Amino acid sequence: MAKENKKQVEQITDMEVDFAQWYTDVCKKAELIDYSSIKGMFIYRPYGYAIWENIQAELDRKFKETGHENVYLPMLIPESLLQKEKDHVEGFAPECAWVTLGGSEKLEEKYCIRPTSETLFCEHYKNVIHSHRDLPKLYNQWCSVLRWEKTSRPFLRHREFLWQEGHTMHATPEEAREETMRMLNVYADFLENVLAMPVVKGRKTDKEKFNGAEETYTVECMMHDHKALQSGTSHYFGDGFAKAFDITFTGSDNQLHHPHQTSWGVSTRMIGGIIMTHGDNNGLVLPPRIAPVQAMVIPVAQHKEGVLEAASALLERLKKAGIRAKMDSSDQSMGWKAAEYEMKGVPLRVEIGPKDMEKGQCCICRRDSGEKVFVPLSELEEDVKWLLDEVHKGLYARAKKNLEDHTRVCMTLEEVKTFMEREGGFAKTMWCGGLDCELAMKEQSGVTSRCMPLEQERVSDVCVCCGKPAKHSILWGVAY
RNA sequence: CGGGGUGUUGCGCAGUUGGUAGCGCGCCUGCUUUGGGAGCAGGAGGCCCGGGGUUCGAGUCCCCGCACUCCGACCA
Repeated sequence: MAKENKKQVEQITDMEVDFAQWYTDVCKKAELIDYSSIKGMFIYRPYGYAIWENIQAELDRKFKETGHENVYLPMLIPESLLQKEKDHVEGFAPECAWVTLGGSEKLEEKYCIRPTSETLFCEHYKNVIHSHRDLPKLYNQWCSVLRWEKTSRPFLRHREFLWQEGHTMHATPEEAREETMRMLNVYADFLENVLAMPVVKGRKTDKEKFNGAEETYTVECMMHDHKALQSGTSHYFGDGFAKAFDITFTGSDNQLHHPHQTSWGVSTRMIGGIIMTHGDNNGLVLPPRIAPVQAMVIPVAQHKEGVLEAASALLERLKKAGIRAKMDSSDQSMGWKAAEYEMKGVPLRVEIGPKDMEKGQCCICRRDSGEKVFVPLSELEEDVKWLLDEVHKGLYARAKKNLEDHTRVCMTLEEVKTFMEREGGFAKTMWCGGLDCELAMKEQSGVTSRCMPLEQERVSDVCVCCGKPAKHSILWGVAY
């Protein structure tokens, strides 16, 4: 048997050699994605799309548990509608794509292909919200959106990408704020407990917040290369959009009020996060809870009598136990199959051959550690379930260690600079709250503010940049 | 949008002073194999990114585009 840490997959560039190339190699070799003829628009291949489907299924269930309903709104936004909220249109105008023709006729008014749907939801909410009895409205939409990005990378930045956008309306600011935090926590819980990605929850600075929002909250994750990936956002809008769109309701006090609004979203970008959080030099490593195939059964020496039947029996037992299992009985060699499913990140490989059959056992290999264990056939289902949980825990622990090892308290700008140059990661400092200091940090050490963590930790009394009294603890980093 | 790199068969590449294309992998057929990317034999597959030029003749030289990719800038 091969040594555990040996590199098995030669087609993938080592991440230490070239991280960006490694990432692209994994996307292509694991058959997640293909390039299309349109720059920045990608084809989600079956294996990549299946990951998204599993993410959708889990999240959709959580959204419904928290009282949300799915809707679907048009993909085109009239220019006049988009322009109703000033900050919002300023933020999105540079990356809008427009429809100007209907058939062969020029349209009276051009239509923007939705970059996000706040304006459409507002137009609709104006029609359906009249009384405090109509509130709250808790809507979610699964769809794709379009942003004309200048550069693109698989999963991380597409011109068209898949996402969900929640849009809710509430009678009071308190209720809306509560919703904003509820959904941030849904995302954090999902990332940690399903995707095995540890997060830092926090609030964005004014500079980094969503155009038109009063407050933007984020879950930030750290990738293998110590860069940050914003993996989900939740916005509190106050009544800004409601005023701009003239949405009112009559309260129980018989007075007219503007409702208070939230929106929140995650996208296929999370798949990029999975790749860069868990992947290794042999390819993709999938967290078991969203892996399209959790266990791949491989018959060894399958030409020998009874092997195929024994493997099929294992497959059936695993499926019956609710495990997403498949079998590869193609005539590829054992080595080829092992390498293939490592590259594709399948959490467990279940092998059975003549020797195992004699002993009444099978061999299970973990993708995360390469560790092989022999388990008695009688304990198959419970051991596989246990191992899937162990893989999840192992991945989480490893990612958590990466996050902690590369988060550094810094007292001076010099320290931040040195830290970013030497290893990179999250620099934890105090901050006065001023835009000038935020810009200076970017200018001098290349970092942007990632978030002001919800768990504030007073590491000093003065701002890391200007030395004036500090208002917040804050994380800085280089972001995707 | 700036700077670099790359466009030749499904993928990865070679192609000299210009002479009408080759290798490896993969694919197909057959036989032999099978506990970590198997071996032998045979076979199929190309508008050399596009458009102009120079030339008797362009994958190759010259101009102009386009795409991908990396690094910046930009990016709720």
